[in-house]
Amino acid sequence: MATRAKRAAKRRAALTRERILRAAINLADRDGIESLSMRKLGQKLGVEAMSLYNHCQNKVDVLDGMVDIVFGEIDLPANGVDWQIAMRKRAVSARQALLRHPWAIGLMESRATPGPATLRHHDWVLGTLRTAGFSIDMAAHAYSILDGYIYGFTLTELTLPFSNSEGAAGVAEIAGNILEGFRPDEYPHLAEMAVDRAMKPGYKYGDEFEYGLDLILDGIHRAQDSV
Amino acid sequence: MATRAKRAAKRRAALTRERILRAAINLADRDGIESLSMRKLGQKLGVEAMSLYNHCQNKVDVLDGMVDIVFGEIDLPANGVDWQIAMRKRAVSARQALLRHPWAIGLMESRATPGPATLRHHDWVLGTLRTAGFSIDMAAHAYSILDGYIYGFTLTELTLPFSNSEGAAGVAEIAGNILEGFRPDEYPHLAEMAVDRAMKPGYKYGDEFEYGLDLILDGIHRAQDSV
DNA sequence: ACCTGAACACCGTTCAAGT
DNA sequence: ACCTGAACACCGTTCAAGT
Repeated sequence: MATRAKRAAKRRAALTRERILRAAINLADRDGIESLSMRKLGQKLGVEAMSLYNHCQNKVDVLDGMVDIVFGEIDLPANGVDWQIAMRKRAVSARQALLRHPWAIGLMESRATPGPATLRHHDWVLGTLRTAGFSIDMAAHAYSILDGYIYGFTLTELTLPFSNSEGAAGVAEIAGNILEGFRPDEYPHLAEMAVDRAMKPGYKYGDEFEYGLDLILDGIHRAQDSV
Repeated sequence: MATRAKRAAKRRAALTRERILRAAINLADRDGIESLSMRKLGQKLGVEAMSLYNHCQNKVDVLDGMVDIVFGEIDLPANGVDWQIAMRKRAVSARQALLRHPWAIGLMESRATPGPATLRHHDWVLGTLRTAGFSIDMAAHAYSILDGYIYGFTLTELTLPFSNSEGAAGVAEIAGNILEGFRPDEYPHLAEMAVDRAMKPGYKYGDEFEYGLDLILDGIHRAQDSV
């Protein structure tokens, strides 16, 4: 069995932190973060779980690395663009990255040490605002509102029971949820909203994102001008 | 030992779903959600872990119940108040509840079935806006922006490495984080922000919350007027 | 009706032993 | 230098047995 192990080792690429993190992201995307274990991760890479500890400190380190990769997937428009357009593009790309990796937001809450892609991202946002003439205080305000909105909206979107369903199947599912979940007279406004919007074919909660984003960008623009 | 068990059973109050959820919240507040286990929860209540399954379906059910209790802790001002004041009060109270229970936001992402307090909360928000004359579409917009901001801001606040520190100790800690974490010339705008704001004594990131909240409420007010 | 002990199929992580 | 097997101290949950 020594020969069998050797052959297996030859067949597979060398284990690296990078490969481990990629595999972990794939597993989490497919099966959910709660079912990601060091043992399954090793198995996916054709290796015993214990081998992972030669390349990552522990599971927390793996989770930190995964979050940093998600940050790295967010597009940061080239310098020189109007700040409002740049912030808008970044916000849209951030939401998409967070939807691709639904486990990421939940993980952020407990990450203590931001990785290099995370730091680069934040530095880019602040730099774009400062270059556009924002004061330090105003840049902090804008940064805090925008990031709050992006994370919070996407979190809400991911939490909705029907976020990913579309078309007829989605409508049926929504109707089912509503009728099962609560009596309409107990929550009349929720029922009204569900019937008039959520159950309309073609409705997607995600479409709300850009309305709020533009309202916020407009508010920041207004506050910035009045300084 | 039959007598010993009986005596212990007499000494403690009857096990109920309510008592289990309260104990779970206390444990999660104190030790973090990741260390909450059915075994420790049982121990805290003077009972074997298996007894919990007589009152809760499983651990997911316990987590659902915990989140619903947090929603129940958010103050909903009495009817008849100006919508802007009502939304402001609710937002402030929601942030406070989420800060009291730092594990709640991370949990929301994966909750499939909202509890009664959660439904009542959402119904109240929509009702307040509709009563104030918001169209269904505009109520949906407002609701989505506000909740996005509240969750997202608080999530960011909880993620910050120095969120809870204050005064001299806080400043020292921040300075340490900055000097260790990254070279200032690598992330110049982050460094600038840290030195000019975060390291100033008395700085609290949470103070940003109301600035953004008012900017958003103002934007909603403006959009509502222009309809 | 409620509680429990034993058991099952899992975890993350350490460490000495292998190559 | 990297990988592994065995071991330790944990998990959530089922189930038959107790009261």
